[in-house]
Amino acid sequence: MTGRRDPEGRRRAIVDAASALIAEVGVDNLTHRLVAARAQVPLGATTYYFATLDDLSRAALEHIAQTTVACLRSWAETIESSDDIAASLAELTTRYLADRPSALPETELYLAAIRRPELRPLSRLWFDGLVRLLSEHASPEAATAAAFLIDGAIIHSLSGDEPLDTGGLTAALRSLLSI
Amino acid sequence: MTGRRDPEGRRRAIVDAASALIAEVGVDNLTHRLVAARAQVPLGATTYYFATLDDLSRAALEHIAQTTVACLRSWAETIESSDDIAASLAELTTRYLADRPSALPETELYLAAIRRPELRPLSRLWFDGLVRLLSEHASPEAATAAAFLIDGAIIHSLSGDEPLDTGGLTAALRSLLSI
Amino acid sequence: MTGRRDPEGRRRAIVDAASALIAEVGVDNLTHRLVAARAQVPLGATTYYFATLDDLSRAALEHIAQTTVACLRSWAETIESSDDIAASLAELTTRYLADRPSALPETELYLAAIRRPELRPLSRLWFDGLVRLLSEHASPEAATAAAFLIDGAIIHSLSGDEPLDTGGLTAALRSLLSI
Amino acid sequence: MTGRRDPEGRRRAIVDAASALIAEVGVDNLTHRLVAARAQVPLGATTYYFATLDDLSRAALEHIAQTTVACLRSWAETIESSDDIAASLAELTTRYLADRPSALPETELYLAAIRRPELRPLSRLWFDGLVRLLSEHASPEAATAAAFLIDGAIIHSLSGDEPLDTGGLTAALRSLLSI
DNA sequence: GATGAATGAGACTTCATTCAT
DNA sequence: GATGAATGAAGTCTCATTCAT
Repeated sequence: MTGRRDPEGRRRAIVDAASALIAEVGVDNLTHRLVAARAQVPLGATTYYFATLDDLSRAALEHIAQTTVACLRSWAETIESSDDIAASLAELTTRYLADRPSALPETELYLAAIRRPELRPLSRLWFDGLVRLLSEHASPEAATAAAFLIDGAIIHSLSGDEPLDTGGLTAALRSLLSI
Repeated sequence: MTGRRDPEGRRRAIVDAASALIAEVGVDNLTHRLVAARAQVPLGATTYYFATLDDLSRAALEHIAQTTVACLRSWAETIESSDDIAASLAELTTRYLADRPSALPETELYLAAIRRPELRPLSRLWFDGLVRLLSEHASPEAATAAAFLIDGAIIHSLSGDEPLDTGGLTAALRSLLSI
Repeated sequence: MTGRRDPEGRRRAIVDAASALIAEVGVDNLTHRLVAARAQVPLGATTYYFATLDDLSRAALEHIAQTTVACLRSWAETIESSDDIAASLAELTTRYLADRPSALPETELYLAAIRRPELRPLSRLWFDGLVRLLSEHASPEAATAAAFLIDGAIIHSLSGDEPLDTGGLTAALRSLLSI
Repeated sequence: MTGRRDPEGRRRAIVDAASALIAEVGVDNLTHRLVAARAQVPLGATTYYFATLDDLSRAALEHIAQTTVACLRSWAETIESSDDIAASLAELTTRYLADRPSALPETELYLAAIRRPELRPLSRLWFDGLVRLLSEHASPEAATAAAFLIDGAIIHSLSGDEPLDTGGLTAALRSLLSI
């Protein structure tokens, strides 16, 4: 796809492919071959741009974290212009979960961080950002608790089949944020 | 020379080893070799008792789920005899997290269920049990929300370095349970 | 099937199962497990009655050879009472091929004998018997040639999809037998 | 250290080794290890060039089939310039059998085709070619019958110990070809 | 006598990584 | 700079065979 002479483009194509694959097969099942095939680059390219599979997966997880940060910015905007924060958050969470393929990578990052401490700063971007965002409208304890609640709901929804109960989530958030 | 004739014991040893390893290396990095070494049985024994690595990991995850159910029972007892449910729950959660090696497997089960739907019934045992337990002292919506909160806190605590803020958690739970 | 206390019956069940399996999977793909499952006997029984897989396959091939000899006797009767030997032979050959599962084992024996010289006496039973049978109605050379022809036709028919041309075979046999 | 950079040569070496081994141990007993050792390439090379053992054996059988076709061409030439076709054929058959290692693979192909239908087109190359060749000097029925005779003789000679009776074969072919 | 348990060898295959080109 | 070739380690699994019971 990206012609032979476009190092930056190739790098990006590889990282994109790896990110998508992490959602599909899990970070532990990523392989050079899988990435090369998905990115439509020769096998050698994956090791040329990333010395190690570990490097490659880290780059992909960084990419995922950046997406997450972008997502947070969009949440911030929505909340800023909302007069019912709890309802807005519940709605944003529900919408976030509607697109499984885009919600999964972030969860993979969480899990990867459990066993790879070097990834923690990355995995904290989402949580800390969320807490900071909420802190502008509630006490620190309330913000942290609300973030726990949202993340718990997200992970459950991903590993279960039932959709989220937006109403219930709204009520819970409203209760928490007023601590 | 021939390992003790004790099929049931061997099976159990293998499952125990696999469960512990799942916590350490993750369910996707479980290998026959790893299990055999940990359980101190010959490599062939792992495939003799479990036709497939998949079978083995499933058995280990079932074992983990059972442990979880036992844990729930103990939580139920504590709560029954408590006059401050929120504080008790926060305390139980904190204590649960104090022993990482025992807390991790359950999280692995959650994550595994995200990509292996056949594991969902197993992974729901904890969450559904927790909700049922809480439902005896709060509305269904409140119980679900509290369970989300607790699970979010657990996963965060496992993937981060900071200890849980038991006081904050207590306040949040108290707020939620009264919805 | 054969109760616990019937050694002869078990032996026979094992040999029967092995013979059938040889036709299905080939002599080189026979395994104890396959035989045990087919014969519905415990795994240990297969090694109890036959010290070695080699022994087992030999016993099965002997069984096949005996079946072959029985078949020859039936051919002899038919030919004895026939006034058109060539036509009878062609007809017998065609009928023989109609039941693939029963025709295949003999071919397996042939092939096995190519690389296991100790099986040759067994594999010759058919050919030599056929030649002897034909020798009563033709010169030795003619009998041998006719046997070659019949065997060539059989193997071809088994490895191809087309049915045998009985008329053509009759004509060829008539021509050969009159040498 | 790294084996010569000669992909085409390596591929050929692997296929050659596999073909020879098929004659020696049978197509069902072909293993990567055996091939690698014979071809003097590392084990990994066999799977690098052929994704699957099945692919490898198929390639080897194709190679064998090509050899067969080449052999047929040489037979055609000999027969073209002969004034006694039956004698020439018998002579060619006898000479063909003189070199067991070169005659065996073709027989393996026949047998393999019995249980692997996808190989039939390959296994028919010899028989159909032989029939076509003979058809130029005899009726179709005669050609087919003669091909049966020759194949029957070949297989017998390979699985037995006695040499072929060239004289008898000549007489039989002469008789058949004049149908 | 009979059998389930047990195991080590070895089969196929995947793959990260290295390197000649 | 870029890549196909190459390989050895390791993974999953099968199985003949042995043996305690």
